[in-house]
Amino acid sequence: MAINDVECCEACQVHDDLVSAVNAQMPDEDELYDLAELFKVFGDSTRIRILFVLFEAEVCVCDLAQVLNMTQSAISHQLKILKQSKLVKSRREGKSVFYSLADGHVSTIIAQGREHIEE
Amino acid sequence: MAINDVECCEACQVHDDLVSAVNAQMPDEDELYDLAELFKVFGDSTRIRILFVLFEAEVCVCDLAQVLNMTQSAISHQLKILKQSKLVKSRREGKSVFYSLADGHVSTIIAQGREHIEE
DNA sequence: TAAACACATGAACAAGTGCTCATATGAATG
DNA sequence: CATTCATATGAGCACTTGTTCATGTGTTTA
Repeated sequence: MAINDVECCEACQVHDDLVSAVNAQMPDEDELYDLAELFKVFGDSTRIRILFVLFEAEVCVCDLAQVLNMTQSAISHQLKILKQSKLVKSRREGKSVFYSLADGHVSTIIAQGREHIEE
Repeated sequence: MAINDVECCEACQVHDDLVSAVNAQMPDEDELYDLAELFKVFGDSTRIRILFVLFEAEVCVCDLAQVLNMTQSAISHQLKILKQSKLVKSRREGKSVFYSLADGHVSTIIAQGREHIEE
């Protein structure tokens, strides 16, 4: 047993090579935090429904509220979260603000999620 | 303006074709709920850290607790959530229980998430 | 079979989340 | 410039979540 092996249970113990491998691959604390924050954004069905609408078209806030049958305020709050995560972008046109998807990762992530749950 | 267009703001309004397209592509309520539940599981840095360890090796619960410097109870609670989502699977060997990744979607989803935040 | 070990689980509490309601902001219109 | 329209935002509240602590369950060993 190597010097740096950490005590654990009897049968199994944390070996040097595992610790090294984990430390080498594990993102730093900030990236782990950001990753979790990103997936939290996907972890709400209202925001997912918004993203599915944006898969089809660029729409304004009241369109979203109408299609999803929710209040303008609720939609606006969620759009703010989606925008902070850079999942959507916005464009003002007169009184209206139009929202659309920011990049392709959104659809990939959701597609993988759908694949997973359909098993 | 078609009969089924829904009133909204003046400049923009929900058109029939958008409503049709959205309704055609939008998953049903149950799938949306399941999708959100799945992403919620990724939305916690403790669970993400567990997954990163499992990328390297199959490990027992006390290994995880040691490597991540957390209590066995906290890890066990999170493993239960990961298992309910079918992201990890377990195998008993004597007194120990070994956990490993359940399928390849996990790494794909996390990889896409990392790509997104590194922009 | 009694004790020890590895893990699971229930209760409880602080911290976080999503909605509603009221109100503020920014742009167009008269 | 006052009003209206479309959207954004802050406060508040019910609900959820992750951890700790105590205890239960299942397996091995003396």
